[in-house]
Amino acid sequence: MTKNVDFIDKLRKSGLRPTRQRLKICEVLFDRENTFHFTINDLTKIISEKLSEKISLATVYNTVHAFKNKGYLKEISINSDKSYFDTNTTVHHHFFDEDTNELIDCDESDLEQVKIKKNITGKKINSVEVLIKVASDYQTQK
Amino acid sequence: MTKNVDFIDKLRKSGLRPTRQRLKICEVLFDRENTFHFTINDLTKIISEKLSEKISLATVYNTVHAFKNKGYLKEISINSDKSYFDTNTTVHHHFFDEDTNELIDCDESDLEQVKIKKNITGKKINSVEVLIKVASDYQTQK
DNA sequence: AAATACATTAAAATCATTCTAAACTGTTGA
DNA sequence: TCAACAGTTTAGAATGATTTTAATGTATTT
Repeated sequence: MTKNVDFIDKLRKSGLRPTRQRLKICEVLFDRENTFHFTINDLTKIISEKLSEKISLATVYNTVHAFKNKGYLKEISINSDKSYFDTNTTVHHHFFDEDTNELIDCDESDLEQVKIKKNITGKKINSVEVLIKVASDYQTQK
Repeated sequence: MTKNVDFIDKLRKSGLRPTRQRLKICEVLFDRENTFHFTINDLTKIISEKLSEKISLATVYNTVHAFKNKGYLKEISINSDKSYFDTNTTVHHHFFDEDTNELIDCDESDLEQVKIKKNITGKKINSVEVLIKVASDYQTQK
């Protein structure tokens, strides 16, 4: 289990004071074995249901954005009405299951490395994201 | 210049009757040399400013979605408060300029082909999209 | 412990998008 | 041609994610 001390450290490094609410958010986000993909709504639901804790939406938004800006969370480029975040901040790509609206990490063996041969002049590359949209075989293509 | 007949054809094939409003939308979308990247807001602005035509937002949304469903427009996966569309419906990828919020088509020479080695069992791949986020060299990374 | 700066909160505001229901128009078939 | 129908347009309301506000509360510093 990740220690409380680590959460406090993560919060401080993100420029945030370690408050009760933020520590709860950390617990949900970072105290887990595997990558966690979520929307703000998912996160808020988990906090209220599993932790029986009531945290205001504004606080959840603020904290998640601070972590994103610091690089402790990654925001996934998927066009949707909601924003998706990922606790896996390494360079990696995603499958998006259009049947379930679920994101799944690609691992290295799924995809050959993406090679960019030419970039826009005067710009630097901030990120390269591959999104593979999949759906059940029998479904009509969107 | 693309002919009106073509627009009528596109509309009919999308299951839409060719009305004055929809033909105006076609004019803005398809009567051009190069790829056009836009948000609904961009499109509506062009229609009202350049064509001095007032088309209700609902109509713009309906028509754009019908074209998207038919495959005459592509929706780009970029996480943003707005949806981006592209008149280039071939398989291709994008740069996204974070300074200007502008999408730029990659051409073949920019990027090596993306090879997917393993897919999710029981699913078929609907699309593969690469998004390369760029920004001015001197800017802080988001 | 007081003073300060930062946090939390509920509620309001914002903004893209979708829905609604009434008025309008293209299409079809007699 | 014209009535009747089906599909359209529209303004405005509704929705839903996200952001802002401003009042109250809490961590931090001295």
